[in-house]
Amino acid sequence: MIQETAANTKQAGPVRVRIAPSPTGDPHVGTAYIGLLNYVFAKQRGGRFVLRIEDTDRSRFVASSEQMIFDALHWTGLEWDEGPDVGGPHGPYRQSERTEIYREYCDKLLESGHAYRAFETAEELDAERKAQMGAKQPPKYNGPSRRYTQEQVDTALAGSKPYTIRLRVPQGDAGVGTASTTFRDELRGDITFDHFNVDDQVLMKSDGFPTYHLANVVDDHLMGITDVIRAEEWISSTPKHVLLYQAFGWDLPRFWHMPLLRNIDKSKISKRKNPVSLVYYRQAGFLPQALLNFLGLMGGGMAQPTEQEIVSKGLDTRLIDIFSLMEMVERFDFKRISLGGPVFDLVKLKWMNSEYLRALDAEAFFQAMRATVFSDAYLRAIAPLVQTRIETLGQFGDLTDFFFKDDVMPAPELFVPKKRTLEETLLFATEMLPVLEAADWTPTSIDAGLRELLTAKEWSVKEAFGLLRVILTGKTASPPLLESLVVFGKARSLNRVRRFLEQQKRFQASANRK
RNA sequence: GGCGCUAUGGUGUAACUGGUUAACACGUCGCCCUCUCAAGGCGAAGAGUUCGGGUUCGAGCCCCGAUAGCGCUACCA
Repeated sequence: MIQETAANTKQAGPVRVRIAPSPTGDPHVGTAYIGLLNYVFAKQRGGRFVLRIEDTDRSRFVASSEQMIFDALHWTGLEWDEGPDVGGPHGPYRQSERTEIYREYCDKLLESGHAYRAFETAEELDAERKAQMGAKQPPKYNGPSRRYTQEQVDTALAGSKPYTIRLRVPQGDAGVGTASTTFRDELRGDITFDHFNVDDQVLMKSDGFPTYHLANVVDDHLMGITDVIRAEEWISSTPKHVLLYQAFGWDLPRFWHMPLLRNIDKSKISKRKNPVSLVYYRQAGFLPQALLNFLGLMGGGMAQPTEQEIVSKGLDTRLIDIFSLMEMVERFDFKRISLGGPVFDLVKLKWMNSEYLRALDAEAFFQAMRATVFSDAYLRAIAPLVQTRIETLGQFGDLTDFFFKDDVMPAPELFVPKKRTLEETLLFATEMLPVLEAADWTPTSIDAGLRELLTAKEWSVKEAFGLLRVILTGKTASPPLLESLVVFGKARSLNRVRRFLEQQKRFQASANRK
């Protein structure tokens, strides 16, 4: 029986931890959550906190995303010691700049037989996967390439067939249950996966870029990461990572898998059901300290004072949940983290933010407003939209109120076009959402997407733009819609549309009940 | 479907190595304060700890088994 145990990790020197966001869109609140935990972990132990950009997926790459991640993370106050923008001794910290390194390590795996070239096409793999699922088998790679002789490989190579490189997961000779990998999760204890359920993961894609699994293991090792603190969704792929460490003959880091932030319905937090963009929280006027404080509450970790302490020290129970980043570094206990997925409760976050807002002195509060809702940049962007539309400066607010509101709640008589029903209109609004999501948030891009949709659905330009105008502004007349959307920001605009849809769904539900 | 993880009021968490009527915060409701609304003060409702067995004088904490939720199941991360 091949029992791959992964219990011994050699640890010397200060801890090193990292977060590794992907530049595939807006910076995510989950990144801030995991970032916070990593930061606190490092600070508690006098270690280093590293930021690494995992931009190995060319198809999902969004050019503007990386800078947004830097900005948003800097905004939170979670400063990193090493990263693409601040440098460090283990760079480069951008995976797209490390492709030769992965190539080199991948070759080693090829030589040692821990990996092999796979020449199957995406279509072939797809067909096989479907067949396996139909037969109620775990979908796994099982192509002929795994058993190719050197000769066959050479022939395929000579024919310059595109290929991927896959991890050769050792299968026990005696079948199911005879090969497995066990690793230790610091919060859960040992977790075992039978190799029957571990796929021959693609390590190197046919475009020459590594997958997360390879890049992450190679980088974590090369960057001296001692503790991998990441989200729970990675547990299932950890055996592959362990197998890689072992194939390279490297010591394992410790693994700490954190519970996943959840929507109200307990599913993994997602933009469809919750604002998840850090840009949104910033623009909507949440204070970073409040956000971090709230995130620090998720999953426990902060020891609550006992009843006796409350009484003896005369603590105000109302302030029990309020603590600073520094206090977290002092008191946060990773072993206390509770493993049930915490619901990201916007209501409590707002309460907490209000506590922080009230605690500001008058000047600081004023400055906070200036920095967000009334920043020069924001006003400067809005000004040209209204200059030709007002007679006195005093009318500014009449035209631009929606730029400064958290929510607008238009009535159906405003947003339903004359020749459409409420149902049709809501359906169209629903279909607008993915179109807006896909836009790169310039007037041209939004315009193109919208026009494509309205043409397909046989809506007039007037109807479609009118609808979106009312959803965004709450009014039938407004400054130019596309420019307004751009100025208001993608995160907030999308949130407004989503909230509109939710509101209407609720109205309909309650109307149906009557 | 398979594998894995998880399980305390609506939500986030407490409950020391098993020991009283399961605590705190958010939210909800009521009252007070008040020109309004917040804030603040006071109070209330809301869980018998997913369910079923077992061990024990005693189980939210230990054991077994179910169930449910979630995650993964990509040439995404």
